[in-house]
Amino acid sequence: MVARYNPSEVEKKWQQKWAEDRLYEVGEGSSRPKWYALTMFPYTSGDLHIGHWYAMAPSDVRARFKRMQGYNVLHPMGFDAFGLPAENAAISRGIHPFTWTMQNVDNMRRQLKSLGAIYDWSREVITCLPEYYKWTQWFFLKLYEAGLAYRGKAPVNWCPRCQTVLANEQVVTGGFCERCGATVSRRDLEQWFFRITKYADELMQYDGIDWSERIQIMQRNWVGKSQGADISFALDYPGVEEKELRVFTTRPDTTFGVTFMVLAPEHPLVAKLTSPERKTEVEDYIALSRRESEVERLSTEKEKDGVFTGAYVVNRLNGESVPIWIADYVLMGYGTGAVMGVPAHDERDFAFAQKYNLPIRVVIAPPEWQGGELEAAYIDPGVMVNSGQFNGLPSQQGIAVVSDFLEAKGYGGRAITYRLRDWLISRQRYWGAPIPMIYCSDCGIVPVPEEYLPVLLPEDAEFRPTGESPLKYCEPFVNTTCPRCSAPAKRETDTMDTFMCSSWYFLRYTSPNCDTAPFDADRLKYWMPVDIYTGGAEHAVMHLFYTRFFIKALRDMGLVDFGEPFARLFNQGIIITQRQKMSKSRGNVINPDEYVSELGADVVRAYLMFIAPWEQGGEWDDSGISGISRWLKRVWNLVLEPYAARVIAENKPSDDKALRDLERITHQTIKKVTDDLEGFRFNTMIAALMEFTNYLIKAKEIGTVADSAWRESVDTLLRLQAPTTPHLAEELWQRRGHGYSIHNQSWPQWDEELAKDEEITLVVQVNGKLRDRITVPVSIAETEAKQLALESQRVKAHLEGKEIIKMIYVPGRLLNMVVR
RNA sequence: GCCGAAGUGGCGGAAUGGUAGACGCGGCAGUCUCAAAAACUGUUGGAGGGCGACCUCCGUGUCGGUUCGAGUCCGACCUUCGGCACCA
Repeated sequence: MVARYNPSEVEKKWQQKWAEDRLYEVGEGSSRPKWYALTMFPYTSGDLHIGHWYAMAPSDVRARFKRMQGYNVLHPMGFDAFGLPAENAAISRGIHPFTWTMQNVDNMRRQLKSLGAIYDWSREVITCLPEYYKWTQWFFLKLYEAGLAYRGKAPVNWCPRCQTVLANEQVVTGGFCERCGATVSRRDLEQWFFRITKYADELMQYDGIDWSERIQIMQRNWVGKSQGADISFALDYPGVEEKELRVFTTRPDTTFGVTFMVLAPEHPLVAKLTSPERKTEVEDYIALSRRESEVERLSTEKEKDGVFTGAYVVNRLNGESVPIWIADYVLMGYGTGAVMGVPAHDERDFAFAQKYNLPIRVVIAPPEWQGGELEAAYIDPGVMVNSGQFNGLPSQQGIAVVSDFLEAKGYGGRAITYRLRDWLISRQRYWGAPIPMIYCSDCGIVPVPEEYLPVLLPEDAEFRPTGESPLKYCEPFVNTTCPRCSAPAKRETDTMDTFMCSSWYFLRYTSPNCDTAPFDADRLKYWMPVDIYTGGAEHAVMHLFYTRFFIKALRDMGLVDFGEPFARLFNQGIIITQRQKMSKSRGNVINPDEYVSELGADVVRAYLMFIAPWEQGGEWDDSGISGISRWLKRVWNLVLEPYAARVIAENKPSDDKALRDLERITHQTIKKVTDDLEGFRFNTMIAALMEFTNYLIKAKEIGTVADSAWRESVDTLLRLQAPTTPHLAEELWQRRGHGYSIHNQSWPQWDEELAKDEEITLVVQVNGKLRDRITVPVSIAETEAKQLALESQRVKAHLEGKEIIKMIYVPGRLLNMVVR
């Protein structure tokens, strides 16, 4: 009997040895081709849960596989360390965000080390450290210089009782402040933006990168490009400078159907146009919509309401005067913040017109239309009617014709509008990278000169229980001198959105200690772009979208020579518990630590991969984990209990046959495991390894293959298993007397000839129903196969009294007889 | 409402248009044990039939279609999950 498999002993031993030997540290001087395998770095929330492991274990397995295949693999790890929860911890527990975050980093690093991954810890990146955020700030300055960063007004969630800005997640359902319960309103604040909209079209292109269609669609929807026209309506009010009101529409063909105009409540013309007798009503409405939370206002369930301003515009196409209303279903941030109301051909306008008794004029005739009133808006194509010179034109053609007409007359013309808005990066928070800008009463906005970076976060900022941004009241931080004129000046107190930090962290991994630049250009050139990026699909738009923009901006500044950071993207599914996402607030978090100490990291790694296809994810249920544990114990015993080939008795199957079978299964397994790893099919890869193990156990019992062949197959099993269960494989490799380390071994190759089946099961069907299976040589000829099938008793029973009208023969597969 | 993905045993899941249920969990029976656990062996989709080796029928969300043959392809629908959601 061999000693029992003790995972924690084995794992501790090898993790120590690998670390001492710096086995997984990588450099750029290798003759092997490079492979950059990146996993989304975790946010420093406290501990890693099983969901993190679900993201990390399979990607480590695949990185290890690439390493054994001969690549120089960079598979780094770090921490996304700025963000609101650290600040909340500071407020609620009186612990400094830095302390809280770094404690979490220590704990999470310990957990990550217990996973046994090939992370090169010498390249660790932590975004909240000055040596990192110095360069985040530096990038901000570069974007500012390039004209891609600007200041503008944007609404924030404002709690009137706490007198502070709230993040979206601090506003609870119904629009109340999470902390004090007061109704949250919106307030405009000057904030910093990145001009991501400049890249809107390019961000919809995915040429040369391998990203799932699903993510591409999500990102394209996010950009929300729509084609249509801008139309100018004539305004003529004494004392009002503007002589036109411009709207964007995708349906210029319906312009003759305009019976009213709607402005967003925030539209700058509202105040100017509102007639004195309507003033109170209009102001009340604006106040009301300001108070409403974003969620309420944008709810499609809400009935459309609005108020008349008392003003009118003229539709230049037909000279009609139509009333101007305001309504909160019109959004200031999209198009021009004004909409032409065509109730006959737009569902929202229809509802609005019905409510306020506004005329509904049909200008696109539905099929079979007799000139009667509509029951609902008709939004499909039709023939233009009531449209002057355009009558009789099909509406789809009308879109182009009317656009051209508008253009010719100077009333507007073709236009494209995007749903995408510029990226608002200002956060009224402490725990983020300070925006390196200074406000001088004489010079205006002045960037902090590069040599003064980083703008350090003051350590002694006071965290008031109100939750107000501590930087604003930190005098030593705020008060500075103007870099240009040396007069007293004030610092920007907003910090940057953490998506800014995560937009470039993978560049830093290539040269984490570079202190003269965000990265070393040569080392960056060696590693980038990332060959495979894996992570949760929840980042489909935000992170993955921002970072693409960021890299394109760097490319245009000449800082990098590629426009896409990630050559290939693969999203794994999520692990849920109790039918819900794992989260601390729900209290359904599964910590891997107990499973690791009880069963071993190798077991947890393999189990996570085994439960479902990786891209699917699923419910965490540990009832099946014993299957993996048993498998690894079987491998342990299989490898360590000595093998002895038996002398073959006369009547036993020949030694030769057993050997060929073993060879075939071995090579088939190599092929299957390799293909599955390439295709991220970890669950079937493990099934194949289990089948191989079970086969070897049987072969050992029978004992008819020569020692050398058996040993070779066992060694193959260990190498195939090395990425999945790195500790166990290393231990067994050593115990079999091989050199250290199995992880420096090359990946097994299969021989197509040896993997070929010699015999197959030929399926015989009658009218598509399975009637018999016959074992035949692969090379069997068609006539011979038919002969055998017709001889089968089972088949004969179903041919009784029938006439064979057709035979379908699929070599190596089946024979189907069609009878009547 | 729109976009996307998925529906297969008691459970997780497997299956280039060609043997449905690989692999594993659980169950059942057995070996070992004073006993239990662990481990190992066998068995395990449902219904019916045969003393038996076995045989027959049904079966991949529902209803149709294409095909010699459909879990897989096409159409309609139902359900679940994910994303977006008054974007003019």
